[in-house]
Amino acid sequence: MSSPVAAPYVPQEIEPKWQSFWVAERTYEVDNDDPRLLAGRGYYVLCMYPYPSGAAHMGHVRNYTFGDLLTRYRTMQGDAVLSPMGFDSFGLPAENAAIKTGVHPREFTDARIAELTNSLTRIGCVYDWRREVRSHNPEYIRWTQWIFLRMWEAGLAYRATAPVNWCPGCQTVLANEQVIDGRCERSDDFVEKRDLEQWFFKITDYAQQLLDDLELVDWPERVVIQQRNWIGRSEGAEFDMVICDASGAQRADGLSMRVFTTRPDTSFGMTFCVLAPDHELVEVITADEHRGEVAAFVEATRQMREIDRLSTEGPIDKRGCRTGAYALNPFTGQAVPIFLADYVLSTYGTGAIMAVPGQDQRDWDFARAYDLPIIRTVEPPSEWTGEAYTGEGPAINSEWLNGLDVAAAKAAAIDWLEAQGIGERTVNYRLRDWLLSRQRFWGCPIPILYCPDCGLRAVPDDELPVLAPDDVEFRPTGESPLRLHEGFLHATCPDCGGPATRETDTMDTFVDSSWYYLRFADPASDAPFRANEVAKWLPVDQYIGGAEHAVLHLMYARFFTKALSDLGYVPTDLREPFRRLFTQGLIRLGGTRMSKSKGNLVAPEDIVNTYGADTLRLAHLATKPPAEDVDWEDFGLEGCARFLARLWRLAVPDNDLRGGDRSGPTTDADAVVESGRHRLIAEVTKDFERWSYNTAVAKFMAEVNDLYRYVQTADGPHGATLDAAIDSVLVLLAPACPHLTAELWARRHDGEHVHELTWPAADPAMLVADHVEIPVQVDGKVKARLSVPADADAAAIEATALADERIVELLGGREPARVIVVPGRLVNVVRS
RNA sequence: GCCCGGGUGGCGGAAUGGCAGACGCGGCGGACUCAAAAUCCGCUGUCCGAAAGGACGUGUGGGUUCGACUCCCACCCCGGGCACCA
Repeated sequence: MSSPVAAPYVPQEIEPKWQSFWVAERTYEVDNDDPRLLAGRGYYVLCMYPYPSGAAHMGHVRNYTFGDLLTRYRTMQGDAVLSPMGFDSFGLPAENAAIKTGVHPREFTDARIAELTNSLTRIGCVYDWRREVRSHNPEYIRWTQWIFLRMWEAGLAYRATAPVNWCPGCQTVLANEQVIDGRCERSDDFVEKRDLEQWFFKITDYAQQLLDDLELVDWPERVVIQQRNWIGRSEGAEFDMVICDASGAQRADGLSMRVFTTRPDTSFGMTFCVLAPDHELVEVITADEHRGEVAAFVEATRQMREIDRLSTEGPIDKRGCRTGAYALNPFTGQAVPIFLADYVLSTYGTGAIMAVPGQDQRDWDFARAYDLPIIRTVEPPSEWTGEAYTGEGPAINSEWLNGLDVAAAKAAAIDWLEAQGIGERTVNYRLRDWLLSRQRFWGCPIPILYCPDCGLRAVPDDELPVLAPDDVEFRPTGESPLRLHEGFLHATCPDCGGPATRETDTMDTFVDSSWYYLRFADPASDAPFRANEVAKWLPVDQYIGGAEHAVLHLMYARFFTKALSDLGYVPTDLREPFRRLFTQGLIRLGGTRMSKSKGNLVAPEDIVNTYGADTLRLAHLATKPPAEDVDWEDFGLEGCARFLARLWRLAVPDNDLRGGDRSGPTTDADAVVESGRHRLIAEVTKDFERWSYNTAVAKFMAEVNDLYRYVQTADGPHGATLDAAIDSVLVLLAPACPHLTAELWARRHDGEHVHELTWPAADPAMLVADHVEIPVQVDGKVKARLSVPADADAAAIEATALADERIVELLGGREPARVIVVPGRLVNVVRS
């Protein structure tokens, strides 16, 4: 007699079948009038939309595995789950490829999108593809431009000059990435800083809200802190200082300069002032005998490469320059010299500072280099051996501030400045306005016209989108081909009908990604989105992406949401776009980050072809907590493949593990299996909720190990008990390994679909055993074990423990000093 | 320099005040096989011991507690982020 030959597990055969099924059956499409959504059971899962660079890499697989698991899990929980996908399809690589190969960026990009879409499907990820967006599609461009114009009308977009990287050889602006060690990556010329007209978004208007509203989101602490630091709020005071000569004599024009400080309490210790080299007063105040020196210093700073300017190394005496002018310290009436220094930035505060070397290490170093006096105004602790002291302490050498602590002295100093009418309390932010214009082709054109008579004019809404022409020549200059395209450049002024020229700059791709999550909620309308439809889904319930976007993308998207909310295009109470954020760890190989440029990629497709998508997905879940970085070398691929094959052999109909099933009444051993099944339901659910996928996988493996032992017991398994256990494993595993579970469920249940089932609930009664085994410690070390009724009280447990043979022996007839009983947990007998 | 993570067997990790090392990898042994692979079963922190058992053990040093990987203080090391922001 031969045992039946069960079908072997061949993922390559079953996976494509189910992938087609989910698309054909529209399993994961969801409408905005879905009854579950209208009943308050909507759930918006969003993975950061990818830049389409070709087939998926391991980082994508990790990201989208988490997203897909959540989509399928929440759906089984009964939610209407919005799970959209799109492509951040503008950007430099496509343009560089065009320059290199002549292939149009659109053609190149669409081909990469097809590859990426294909790999997403191949790893079993499901989306509502009807809602797909691509940044470079004309409809999307249209609405990006529309939003830009609304921002412009609201005064939130403006033009201003800003320093940019200029290559004199190529006669063009370079992106920061194209500047290598201060030289142009193409021509090798030294790159200069040039002031050019650029477009900005006024994100600084929202600095305080962007800071405050971090309270409203459930994000990783680390990301919140990074956002906070980036906004960089600092409180202090600004005040005016009268310019004078060395003797303290005021100038005829009565000129003064304004400084910003966070430490007005230390003003009595001010022994010099510093201006940024590009401060507007430099030219005016410089004394004649210092003009040559100052001009040379200003020019040198201008030419200095960013990397040097930001370096704290190098001799400090080369980093400053005397102006020969002085300023009156209003607190003391003393004249202090004014210096220039490259470390003072014109873009922060007032571009001018008072220097207090006693309380600031930079000022201390500078004072030492230029032989300037140092006066301490905060008493350091007696054991203090350092230089500048920035800590707490009573004010000294400060006349009427003496004895006050730092906070009180600050307040008193500011009150005094305000009373004198020369200054006031101020708040400064490190956050700068967002420079959004790029001198690039493959981006969203900025829909603005320049009319010689009417000035800046918006392209009328009914002429949107402004699309870049296809017949452009991609030159290896780094300059946008749009500027050289006569047909694009020349247009008609909408106001006077005269000739106008088009803006040829395009938008930063972060603009596209600042509103795509809104479009997903309402993708097909004759507006970018409608507030009432947005209100149904937003804020995103769970946003998933890489930690590298912790600052820029999230900050910009938050800004857009707030601005669009204020402008009435999204609901007024939608102040934050992403309620919960999860940032996944990086994937490394042999300790270094996987990247194309390092050539150390592991292609997911190869793994899928050999092991199957379910094994790869499971390995991503099993290896480590999802937030942590993970090395490909540590992936337990073999273990996961073995586990799935083991599960298949156990669950597939007509398998040769089964045969001697019992039926009829159940035994104690069966009850253990049944309660194990309920425990698995409870624990996996809990682990899924807290994103502890690695421990969930461990519990699946332990359960299958238990069931193997159960199948092989001498009496044989109770058939119904075993099948219930196997079914529970399949249902619980369905979000993680969708293909294998779908296939096995269909085979076991007459073509039913596991993903359409309701998520199971554990029976609480099945989770409590009637007896529990608890350890008995003596002086904190486990010496015995007791089996006691689960509901036994402390006194009963103590009595049982003290009667235990081994405990009696260890006590040697003495009374224990103390007995700690934690019912259901343990007993600790303390001897001394 | 500042901020944030993290240090647990041969390896990835589990345990968030209560049995340290779940689960996986690797290793060892057994079953099946002519044999091997695959598969199935078992063992596997270190040291002492034939065993029973004992001692030690979560980066280091202290502390709190009946009890600490877990909480507190100080320090060392690794990873990441920001970095002249007045």
